[in-house]
Amino acid sequence: MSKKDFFQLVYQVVELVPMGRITTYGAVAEYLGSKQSSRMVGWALNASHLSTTDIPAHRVVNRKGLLTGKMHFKGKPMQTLLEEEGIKVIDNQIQNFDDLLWLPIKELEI
DNA sequence: GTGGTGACGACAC
DNA sequence: GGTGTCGCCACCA
Repeated sequence: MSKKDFFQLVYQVVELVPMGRITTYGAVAEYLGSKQSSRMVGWALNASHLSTTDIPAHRVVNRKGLLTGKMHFKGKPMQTLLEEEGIKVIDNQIQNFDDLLWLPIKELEI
């Protein structure tokens, strides 16, 4: 497609995450072509709240299933938002993380 | 234009 | 097995 900013590309993927599912920085980074650029995903999400688009950043967690950027998230705690979608979170860690994990590189590659 | 930083991941020791 | 360090690319000062 047209040349899009790395941010926009990350937003696009995150918005595609279905409710009740979650994705990881590494998964998005890998989908973008470089799993080693996972830091860029986090950086993009850092600006997600600055974007006019609503980005479910609470659905994006690290490879461990830990709710990292919760401190950067605005509004209610990420844990609460995830629980609203049916995702169980205990101590900032997602339960059934492997089962709820949604991989764009896999789902979109079908 | 350069340097430093960043919501991470993987590898090395 | 835990800790430390590097790497990666994009944005800010």
